[in-house]
Amino acid sequence: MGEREEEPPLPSTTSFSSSSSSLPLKLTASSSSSLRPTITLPPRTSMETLFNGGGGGGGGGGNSSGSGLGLSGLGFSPGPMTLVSSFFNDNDDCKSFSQLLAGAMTSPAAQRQSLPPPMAVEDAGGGGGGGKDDDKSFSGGGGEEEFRFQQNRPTGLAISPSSIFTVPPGLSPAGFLDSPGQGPFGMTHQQALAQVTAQAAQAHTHVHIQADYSSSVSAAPATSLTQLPAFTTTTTAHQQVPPSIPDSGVVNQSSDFSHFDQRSQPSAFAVDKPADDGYNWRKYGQKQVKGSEFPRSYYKCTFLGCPVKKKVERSLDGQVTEIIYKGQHNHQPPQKRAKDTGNSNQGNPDFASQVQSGNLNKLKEGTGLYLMSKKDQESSQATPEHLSGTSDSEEVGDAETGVDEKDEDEPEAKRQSTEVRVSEPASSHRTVTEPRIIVQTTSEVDLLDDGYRWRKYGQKVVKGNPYPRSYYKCTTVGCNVRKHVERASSDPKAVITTYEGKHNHDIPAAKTSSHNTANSIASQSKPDKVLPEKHSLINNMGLGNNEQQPIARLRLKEEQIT
DNA sequence: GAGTTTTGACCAGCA
DNA sequence: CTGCTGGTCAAAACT
Repeated sequence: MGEREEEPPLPSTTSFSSSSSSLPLKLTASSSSSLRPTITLPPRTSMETLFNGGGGGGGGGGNSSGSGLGLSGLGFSPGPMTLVSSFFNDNDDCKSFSQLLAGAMTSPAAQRQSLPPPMAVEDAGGGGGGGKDDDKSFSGGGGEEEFRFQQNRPTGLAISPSSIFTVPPGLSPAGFLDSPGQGPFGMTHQQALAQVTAQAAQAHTHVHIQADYSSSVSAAPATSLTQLPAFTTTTTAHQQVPPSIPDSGVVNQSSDFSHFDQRSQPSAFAVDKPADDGYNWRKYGQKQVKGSEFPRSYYKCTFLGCPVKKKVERSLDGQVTEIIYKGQHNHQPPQKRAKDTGNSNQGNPDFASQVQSGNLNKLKEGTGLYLMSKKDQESSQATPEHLSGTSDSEEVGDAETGVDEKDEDEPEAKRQSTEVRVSEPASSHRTVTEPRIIVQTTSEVDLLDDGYRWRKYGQKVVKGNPYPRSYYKCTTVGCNVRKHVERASSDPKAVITTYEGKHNHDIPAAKTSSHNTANSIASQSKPDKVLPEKHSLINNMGLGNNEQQPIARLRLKEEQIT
């Protein structure tokens, strides 16, 4: 399967302790092109990635670096089958990942129990798995990397609800939701991210995703809780999201990490394959770059005549620290054939294919990413506003959740080059900038009852979506958690909620268990397959709301709007 | 057998 | 011109 490959891998390990801000991945997309719509992707937590993770890595045909998204893409990183199998019930021993997935889809609860914990998203696509993986592991087969990645993952990965999800004009959330074949809500965070990434690449935009990790992050022991950085991506506008985004909802994953071997395997995660971004990549070189402690791998799009290249830097433990896309795809992402059964639910052929392919890889990066484009900063084009379609240049800078200092420092020439960069500095400290609020609006209770009290502080109309995007802040004094709620253009009931930051307090008494609430809400919405799982996962992990929560979590769900 | 990965070597740009 | 660095090539090995 190699088709969908890379996505920006999530940091394999992160510490929970770190606040969302600490680990945010910044994804900035800037393109030389005049249009620089910024797409902010919701940060993905490793958890998410796990959930959404690659589809099956199986993919990649063989070795194609990016292509195989096996299960890992789905978030189940199917590492070595053996291990994976262990996670599953013995009874399920022979089940393919797809089967498992199908089962999960059918019965989320069951899935939770049987499915392995969400894996980190390594390149799902990466094909890493390549054919072998498929054989050995799930049908989708993530590569071993993924598997390893999982092992590295702290059991306690909490998925915190903090993430920023900004969709560029071309990639409006609505688009994701509306993607053909999928229900409006079929797309998961990872999926969205993956698409964004791919799109960015296509648009030959320059996307820079960087994850700010506390120093501890990279070294986070398996046992430590993992904090997922918020993930945001900015990409140039005109890119359109491929209609088929894998429905991560399907990916529901069991939250029970206990199944995983907590033993830390630092190096396990290492994978050269780029995250699955929907394209097939061939590695043509690797080099130790000065100034970087990690080797840089060079990939070319295998599509005949496609000039797109990407550079991927991975830490010793396999975590992707940076992904830089260069060039624009002159073709559509390879369609993966839906493999395995199970995914029928997706209804979206692409979805299945992507899932399997591991399209979600980027998402698997898991780490929350704050997406911002430096270029954007420099040029308002890339700003979120563009995404929203607004013309305010002001928002541009602020909109960026994080600023990549490096990028800023980069020579103009480089910055203008069309490339997408996704980086997750394992050890670098970056300051995450809060997104700027554009429109002040009346306060109101959050539409989504997640147990916390929210005050609406902003609203914005995103291009391509008749419904405004709303911004909420936790009303608790001293709590900086924010969340963005966006309705799908196609269906007002569909809502994408992204969280940023972590609550430093308990859920208000009035509203007990946010998770429960959320779950209930989720349950109400059929489309939202993922959310419930995530919550459950969190619960299982024992992460309290107060616990440090992963920075970014994307929720695609159908909201009951009264 | 085809495609991908690995890896040392080569080349070009820059200071 | 030299040295450094990043990017690419290409043969061998691997899947």
